[in-house]
Amino acid sequence: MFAQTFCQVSISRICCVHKEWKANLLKKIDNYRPTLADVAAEADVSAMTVSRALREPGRVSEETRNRINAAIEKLGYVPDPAARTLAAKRSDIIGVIVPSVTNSVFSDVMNGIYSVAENTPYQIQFGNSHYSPIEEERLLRTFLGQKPVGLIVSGIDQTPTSKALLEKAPCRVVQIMETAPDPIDMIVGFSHRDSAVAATRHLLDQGYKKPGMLAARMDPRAQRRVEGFRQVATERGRWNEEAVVMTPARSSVTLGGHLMADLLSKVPETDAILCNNDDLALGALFECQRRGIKVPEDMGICGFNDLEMMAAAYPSLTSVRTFRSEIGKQATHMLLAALSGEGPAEMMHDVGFEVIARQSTQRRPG
Amino acid sequence: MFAQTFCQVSISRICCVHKEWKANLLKKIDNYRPTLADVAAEADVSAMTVSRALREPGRVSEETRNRINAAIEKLGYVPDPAARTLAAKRSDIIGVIVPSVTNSVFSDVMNGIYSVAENTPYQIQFGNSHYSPIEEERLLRTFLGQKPVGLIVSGIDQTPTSKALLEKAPCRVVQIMETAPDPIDMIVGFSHRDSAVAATRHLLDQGYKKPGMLAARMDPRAQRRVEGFRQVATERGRWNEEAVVMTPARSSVTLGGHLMADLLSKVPETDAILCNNDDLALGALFECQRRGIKVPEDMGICGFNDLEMMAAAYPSLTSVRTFRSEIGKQATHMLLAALSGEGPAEMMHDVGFEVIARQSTQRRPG
DNA sequence: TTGTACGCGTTATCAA
DNA sequence: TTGATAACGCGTACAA
Repeated sequence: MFAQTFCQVSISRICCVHKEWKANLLKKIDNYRPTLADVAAEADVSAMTVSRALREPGRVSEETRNRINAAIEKLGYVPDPAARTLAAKRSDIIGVIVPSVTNSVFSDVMNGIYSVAENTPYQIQFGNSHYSPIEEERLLRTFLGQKPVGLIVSGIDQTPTSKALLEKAPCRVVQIMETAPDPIDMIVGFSHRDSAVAATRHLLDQGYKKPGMLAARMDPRAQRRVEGFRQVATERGRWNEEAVVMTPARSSVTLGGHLMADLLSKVPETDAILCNNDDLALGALFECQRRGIKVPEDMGICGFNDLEMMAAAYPSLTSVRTFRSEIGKQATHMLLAALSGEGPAEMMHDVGFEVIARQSTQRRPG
Repeated sequence: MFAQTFCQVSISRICCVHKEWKANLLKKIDNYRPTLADVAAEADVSAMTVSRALREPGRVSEETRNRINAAIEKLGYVPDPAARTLAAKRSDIIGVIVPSVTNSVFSDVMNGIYSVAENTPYQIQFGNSHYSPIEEERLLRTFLGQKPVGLIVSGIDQTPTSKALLEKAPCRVVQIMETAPDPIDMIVGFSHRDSAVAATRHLLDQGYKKPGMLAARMDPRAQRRVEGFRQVATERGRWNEEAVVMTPARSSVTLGGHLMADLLSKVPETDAILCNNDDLALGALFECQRRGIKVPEDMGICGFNDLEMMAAAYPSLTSVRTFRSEIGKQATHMLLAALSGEGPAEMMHDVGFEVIARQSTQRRPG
């Protein structure tokens, strides 16, 4: 059933490569890097003027600036970030802490951050907290040691120590992914509770009577979404604790199928589910197909995040669209604005969300 | 059809936050960081000894070492990486260049890299080349400016300039994702051509007669996979140029549906497809369901990478499993081994692949 | 507009 | 085993 293939790497090849590498090492020794002083000598000015030409071109006469640029070009000068950081007492690093790098939600956020930071003199440095506040605290200390110009951290549930570190950090801080009345400095995100509220209302408005919820990776945001579901279900008299299936396990399509099966065994009359994310929703859909349960007639399915695949599925899947890339972009823009001195236009930004209704919750023929 | 909700942020709230922030700024001023000298004074030794105690504990007597550690603890000393880098003339940064941070293939690789680098003194710095060799070259220069201890770059198709930079770089280099007879230094990956060969053979062995291929984001690796498909199809007399639908566009589930539709309009008799990745395969499956084409009876589908969802789909989807996380881990291990001086056991490592046969290519019952 | 003196916090070298 | 001294390459403060 399985076919496996490996390429053979011959021993002789390895030896050969090794010999070549030694030769390379010798070449690497003449790796002299020109310094500011070298450029200065070449351009016949002082090192200070070169430094200025680089950072405040306006304060250097055009003629000398041209000479300097020519010298830089000729020597192939590249500034030494370490020396700069040491002298200036602050680096051009923007530290970013996310709970996961594989979760596509955060990939999108990271992408957004990169896209606006890319054309600035700032460097992005990522840290992966693995959803652990303790890890986050450790990362924070590491980052702080690098004298960053700014910090972007995920969520609002930092440990007290982390909060304290962030509050007295000598740099600007942006919290992302959520909204909160009391941000440490700046914040951009949306209300997870409200978005679940809107999604649950959508399900009930479509005529489903026995809604359930599937949730995994119960981080603070997932919990707030469950809260939103509970609120609406309770308000409308549709609350059934049994119909909420949660697990701290990592979310996945496979898990979505398992949770769906779980739910059906506990509450067979369930006719709609709100999933904590799109992977679970897709898994639930497959499980329904496997069991011959018709979607959306017998089971309404709503996901969360609106990943690209949701629109392409058959039936297409309803989801709550979140603006992940936008969060990353906005956070970085706010930070840059704050750094530029003009101060950001706002300290808090809500990027909102949208319930995107598709076939999977279209109970009433439309 | 759509519901949209925004949270209101009151103006008064903003002002309030702004005032608080000013107060914080004042606090931030007393942000004194103890230095080596401070620790030295506290422990009543010289700065040099403290520095040694940190990096080569064995060369400091146990008694002084204890005094020093106590002082470090008491003062909350954190080494300054910039100063260290400047003095040592090399940083503890490992630069990593990937073509995309949202593509889950590279997320997995990044995760693997992190997982082994996390407990070392080295810092991972990512760069996103956006599949552009020019961007890659630019990133390379930036990284090189940081005097990294090691570089991990994706693929083997660097520009000549990039290759030259890497060859004379004063640090170790690991190329990842592919195999090649002439790596710059070290390399870990697998043969994309061979993996496509194995997958295509699987399709034909299952009894499919008119195989086609769907491919997007035609990067060098995608092209090599198409090559593998062509080779086997030709060998077995099943080659039809029309049946290969390619596009340089970014891959997605939606695109998979479109490409499938394209293929069916060009070559309606197609009875199996090899997809360049799993997103395309999933989209193709949905497209078949939409059209009432039975999988695997009327259409065999094989994806590439074996993302988690493939096993959970209905019908479950055949795919070529690739060891992405493993590539990241191995690359980092090789680098660490090389840095530790003992030299890596091997300069090239092939992580292989596996064709995971599932329902979607099970033409013959059994 | 340009330059001088000095310090940033650490490590390498050599000596004790 | 420990310490003194001199870099490392650049930016700040001030002066010219």
